[in-house]
Amino acid sequence: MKFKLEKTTKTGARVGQITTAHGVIETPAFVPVATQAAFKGVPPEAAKAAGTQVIFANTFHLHLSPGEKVVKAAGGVHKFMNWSGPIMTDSGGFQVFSLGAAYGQGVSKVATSKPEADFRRFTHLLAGSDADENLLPVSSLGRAGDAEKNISSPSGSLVKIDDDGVDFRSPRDGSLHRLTPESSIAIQHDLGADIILAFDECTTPQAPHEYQVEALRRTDAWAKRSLAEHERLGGEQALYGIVQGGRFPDLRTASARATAALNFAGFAIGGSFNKEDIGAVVELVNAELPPDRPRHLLGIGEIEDIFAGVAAGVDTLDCVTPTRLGRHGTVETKAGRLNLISSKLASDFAPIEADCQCHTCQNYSRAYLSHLCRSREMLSTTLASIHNLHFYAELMKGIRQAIRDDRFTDFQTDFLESYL
RNA sequence: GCGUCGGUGGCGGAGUGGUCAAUCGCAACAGACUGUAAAUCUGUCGCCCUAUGGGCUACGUAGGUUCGAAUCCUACCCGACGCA
Repeated sequence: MKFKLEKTTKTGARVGQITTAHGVIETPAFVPVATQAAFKGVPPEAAKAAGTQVIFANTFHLHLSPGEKVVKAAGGVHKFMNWSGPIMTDSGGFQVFSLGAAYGQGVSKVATSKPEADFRRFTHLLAGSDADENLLPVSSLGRAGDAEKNISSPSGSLVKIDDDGVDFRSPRDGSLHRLTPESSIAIQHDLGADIILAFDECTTPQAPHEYQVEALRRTDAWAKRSLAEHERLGGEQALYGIVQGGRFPDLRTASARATAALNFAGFAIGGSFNKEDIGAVVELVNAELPPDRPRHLLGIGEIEDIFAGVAAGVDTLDCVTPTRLGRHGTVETKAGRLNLISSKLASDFAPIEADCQCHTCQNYSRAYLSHLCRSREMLSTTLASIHNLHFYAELMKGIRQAIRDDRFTDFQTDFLESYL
């Protein structure tokens, strides 16, 4: 992997190119998520036609099914899923949060209001807490929203963290699995993505300072072990280190410095944020990271947050938003989100956006899409997601051009004024 | 014509004397969704109000029994089925 930084604006936004064995990524780039080597509801060819440059798959999920050996035998994740462009894989670290966060009663990764520190909910995550009884059978799992169920559970966690790694229960069948920095890297080598991530611990927005310190100590140790295993295995893949630190500026800076000191090909910024200060946190972190290596912002993808990240010097961002929103009946437009399910659109025969060049807008009306959503036709998922993927790709294209033209801030202001 | 069963909120369909403005599902409406346990989840869903409470109108229609009825009785209207 090579990174060419073409330009950095005075305020910090950057434009450039990441060159991988599977093609060039024009940055800033949005990276749609295809967790199980599949966009939910969208063929890879359609995602590509919608302007997607690079995609994001998940180690934990592919390890569980079909298993990295199958993917390797298929010729790697690119061939397996028929995506010839660049691919990133997550390390599985996020599952520490997202599965463990069953206790979190639907807590979002991005806190939009001041979270009540309810540390009791996740004290069982601490190393040294009781072993197996912390891992519930899958039958007792709650979903985000099943708050009562989770609260009434003895512990409510699907994960157990210790200094060596993490025990998970598979959400598929309840079986027990373990990931360590070494196994995560080994799996990612078998999967064969162009850019892979160090194994980290992603904490929740509620995690207090003292717990973040503990988690950072592990993430730092795991970063070194991930790097060592990656170097031992060799190959062309690029390994990114991950900066954590939650919502605490001092810890963000400390994590950024510690990670920057290691020989990573690039960096990813993860963990939980307060929505209002995503930009500030990223700026703080990027001030510590070497400018000649790419920076990825993990899991951030609402429009205004993308702007905040890019403004603060991020080169790539991944998020499930375009596909999840599309799947749930919401499409992005320059005038804000549009809920397709509304029967108000029943006789609206215009496309989602008149000037949109995406496959959906070129061929289908709001009325038809609304009908598909209300009829729960699978096609609604596909068509809405395609539009959203295209919307994101176009947004990033506009951002890149604006940076080149020295009008990024104006572009951001104008875009958000119309969108929000 | 006789008989049987049945008529409940936009629809389907519970409930068969009080805790019923009425379970539940669908539809409708609103909201959520940020390294995907998510083709998902949450809320509202008779009308009105000085609204974690109060009032009004409601279970085919009209009467009746009862302290009290969607629930029991009578008549009528309508529907399905059976027998003629």
